[in-house]
Amino acid sequence: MSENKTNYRDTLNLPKTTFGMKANLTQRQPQQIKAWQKMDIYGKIRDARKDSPLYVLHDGPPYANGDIHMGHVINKVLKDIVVKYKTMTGFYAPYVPGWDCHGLPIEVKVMAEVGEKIREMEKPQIRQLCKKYASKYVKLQAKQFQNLGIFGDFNNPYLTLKPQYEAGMCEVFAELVGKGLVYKQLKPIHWSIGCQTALADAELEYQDIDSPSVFVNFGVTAESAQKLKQLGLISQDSQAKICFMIWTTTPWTLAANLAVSVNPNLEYKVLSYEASGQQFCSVIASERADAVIAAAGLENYSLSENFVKGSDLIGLRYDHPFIEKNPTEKEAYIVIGAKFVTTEDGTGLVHTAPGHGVDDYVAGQQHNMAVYSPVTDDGCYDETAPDWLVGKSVLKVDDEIIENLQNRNSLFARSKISHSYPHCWRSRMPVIFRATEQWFISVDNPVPDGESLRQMALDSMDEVKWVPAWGRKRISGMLESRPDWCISRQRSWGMPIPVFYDSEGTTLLTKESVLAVGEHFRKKGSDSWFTDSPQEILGADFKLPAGFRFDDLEKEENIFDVWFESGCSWHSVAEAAGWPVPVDLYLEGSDQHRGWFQLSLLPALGVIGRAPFKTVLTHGFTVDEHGKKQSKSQGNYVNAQEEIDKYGSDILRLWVASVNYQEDMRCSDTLIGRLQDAYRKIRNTLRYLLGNINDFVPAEQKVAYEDMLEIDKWAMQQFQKLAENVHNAYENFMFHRAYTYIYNFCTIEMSSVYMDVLKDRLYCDSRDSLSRRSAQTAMHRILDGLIKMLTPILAHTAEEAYAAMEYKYEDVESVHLAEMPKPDENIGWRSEQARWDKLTEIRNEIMQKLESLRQENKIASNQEACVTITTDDKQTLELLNGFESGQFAAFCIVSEVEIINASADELITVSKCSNDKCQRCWNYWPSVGTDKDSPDLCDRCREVIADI
RNA sequence: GGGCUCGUAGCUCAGUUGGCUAGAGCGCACGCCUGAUAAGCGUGAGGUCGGAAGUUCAAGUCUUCCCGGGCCCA
Repeated sequence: MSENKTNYRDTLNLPKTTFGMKANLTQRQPQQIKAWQKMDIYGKIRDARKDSPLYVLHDGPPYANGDIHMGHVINKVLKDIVVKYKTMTGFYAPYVPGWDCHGLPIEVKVMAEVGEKIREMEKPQIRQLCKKYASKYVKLQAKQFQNLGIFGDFNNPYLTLKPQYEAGMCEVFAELVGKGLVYKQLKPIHWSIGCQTALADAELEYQDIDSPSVFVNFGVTAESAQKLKQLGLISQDSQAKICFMIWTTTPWTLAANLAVSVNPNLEYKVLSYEASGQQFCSVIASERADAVIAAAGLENYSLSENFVKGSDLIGLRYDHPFIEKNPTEKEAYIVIGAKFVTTEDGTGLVHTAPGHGVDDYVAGQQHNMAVYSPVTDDGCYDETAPDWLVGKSVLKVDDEIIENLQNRNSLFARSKISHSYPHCWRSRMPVIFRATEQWFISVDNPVPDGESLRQMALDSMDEVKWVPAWGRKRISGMLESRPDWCISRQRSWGMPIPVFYDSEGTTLLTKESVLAVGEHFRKKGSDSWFTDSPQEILGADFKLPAGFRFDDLEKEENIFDVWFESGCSWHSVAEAAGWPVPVDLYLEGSDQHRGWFQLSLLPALGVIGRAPFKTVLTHGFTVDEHGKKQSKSQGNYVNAQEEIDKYGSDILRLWVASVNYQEDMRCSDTLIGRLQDAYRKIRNTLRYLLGNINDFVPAEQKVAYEDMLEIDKWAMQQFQKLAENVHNAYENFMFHRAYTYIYNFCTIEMSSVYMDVLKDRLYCDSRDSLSRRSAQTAMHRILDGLIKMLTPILAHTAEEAYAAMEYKYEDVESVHLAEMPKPDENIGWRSEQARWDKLTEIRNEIMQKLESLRQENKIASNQEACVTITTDDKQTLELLNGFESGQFAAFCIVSEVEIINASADELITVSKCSNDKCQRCWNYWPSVGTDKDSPDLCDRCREVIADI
């Protein structure tokens, strides 16, 4: 034959679109973002939804420091998906991003940059530098977040350093003061020597270190020794040195020892042995005897048969191993009873230093002992310590103390122990427990006419929806055991605690005084604390309580824990914006059960008596491809900025949406890169749909559902099913299910079935035929829906595709202003599902048989094949005959399907068609060759060409 | 050491109150198409459901223990 194939090619309706196959995300997205900024997309959305019901996702403030990392990407993209989805379902969903601007990490960085000069600088100067530093990173991160396609009020974010924010904090604090929840006390807290400040729990990092493990003999006083003899533990004529043996891993705290704690219910015995030529009788818990003996490798020893209860030991006295005189004005060097003493380790007698441990502190308080802590801010012993220790750093003195004990023959045994120990998150130095005067918020004092914060918090758990549900258990456990909140820090960069003292040291702290300070801060910012006088700060009209004078007031030097600052955002941001609190959603990493969730909950309960959130959603953390923690030093760290630059943010967004964020998320360059395949499939699906509706004007040409071809109805039904599934997934924050549904729909229903099946009809039928318009109607509907379902996830690509769609259902400037498709009740897919399942089964069987024909080189493409289905099954016949003429063959993409009503062993047979091939549509139809004028065409194609 | 949590094919996910030979998509292998073309289609191979015991007629699903992760804490 001499036909030129391209002649016929030109007669086909081939797809055509401006939507490119290649995404070029890294080039296209910056332009898209610019366009959004130019049109003020966030403002447009806000205006469009002004009168809609409110849905508030309140942003937890990231710390204004450094580039964004994968944790930010996950958190911000998840938030953005929620906001974009809620917007598209008809809510006014504002998103005001915030930053945590105060605090130690910034101050430490600034100090490092400034160097030694910092010593000569005044606080306002240092604070100025810190502010500059924070502002720099707010700007940087804001840009990086927007590069992810995130919409929000980035021109007016909330910053914890803004005067309005600070004033809001004062309002919260004032209320807590008014309710009697704030107090100051000398208490042991975590103290960072490197940063010279108290640290909150959330500011600690645990690392494994080696510590000395020492067993020390405390010599019993003569009088108490006599009592031990009377108790029958030691023979009356014993000449041995009688001791209480304790165990510790912090020898430096021995200098602050004031007591030995025993458990009143435990049994204690006496271990007799010889060391350095001296006889010893050491009291230890019976259960610990084996371990103690092993610790020193004792061979010659004896353990008393008799025992006493711990309660028998209470009140006995001992001499401190290296301190002659009790440095406190209260009771010391005495055995006390304490329930916390266990037999898990040590000797069953616990060295107790009330100034250096929480348990110790509590025990000391119960026995009216001093809170003795002979350590200064820089971690060195003060004047009250023994001469040979004064001025020495407690972190370096363990060996010297051990040596001293050794020389006095008080050391029973020593070794090393490896354990995890808290470290300062900034200076990386081990933290010490040290008693200092600190401000606290009580979690156990009841508020007037109410319960304690702890009780209120536990009661509030049921009022909140936790996603996933176990979040409730997690935070409840933490609330049950948490101590009072230490809110003071001894640093410069933060919000001053608004307290005054007179020269007698009397504290001025009332609800009114705090509110007055707040009003001053609202006007002049908290920097004014360091420059203005108490009278200026409190205001000329402020009525001082009796006994105070303005000219006799000093300002508190401590600042707030930054967690208190961010913990006030529900008031400083949400209430200030007029949003009802509780807001709809808090969404953060699961570490925030201890952090922001809890530390927002407590102040809110204190002030408004309820939780600040209705729903709390948490996500997990990224781990490497083997499920291990990611760290820069391990080399398994994923640099978020590099990934964005390499793949484009829609790929990152797709990655976030594709994984189950409730668990650990495996993350690596390879894993993210793999999402490109999925992206391409989705993109090509959109492209194919776009290309095939380019000549379709829905207003004029759309076909009613009832009039559609069966296969198009199937597509419409499958789309309804998808819309329902995706709707449910989004509503339940199960984005990875939404992704899977959409992706599988693109892959299976669209690409491998529908779009393949449709080619003949779309390309070869006449342009304006019902069959073609029917397909286009379905495709247009599906395309519109797919784009919108994808919009919260593929924010850029969806916009691009929507722009490429010439005729739209609504007149909006951006797909982000459009509405999510609602499931159409008229298209019932459920009742049709079984029927199509059966048909798909038959289709699959045909595909398998065709594959064997292909293996035998009998056919190449499916269009070369004819199928015969022989059956006398009524139901099957009905199914197969339910199609329009030739449409079941089209469904299988073969040229002919013959249905024979007869019983047969083999239902389906396939063979190469004996008909000739139509050179236009490539089908092997009987009509090919029947017309003399165009022998190379089938009837359909001949008619179509005739009309062109 | 404690609290919470996770462990189903190479990857990402499904597996209703325990009930048919454990599913999907991707990836991979092989093949086809060349009128979605740096695309598209088909077929196929991949899992002792982290391991072990137990309850049960029946366990990926329930219980206990163990192993290995993660977050938070001591």
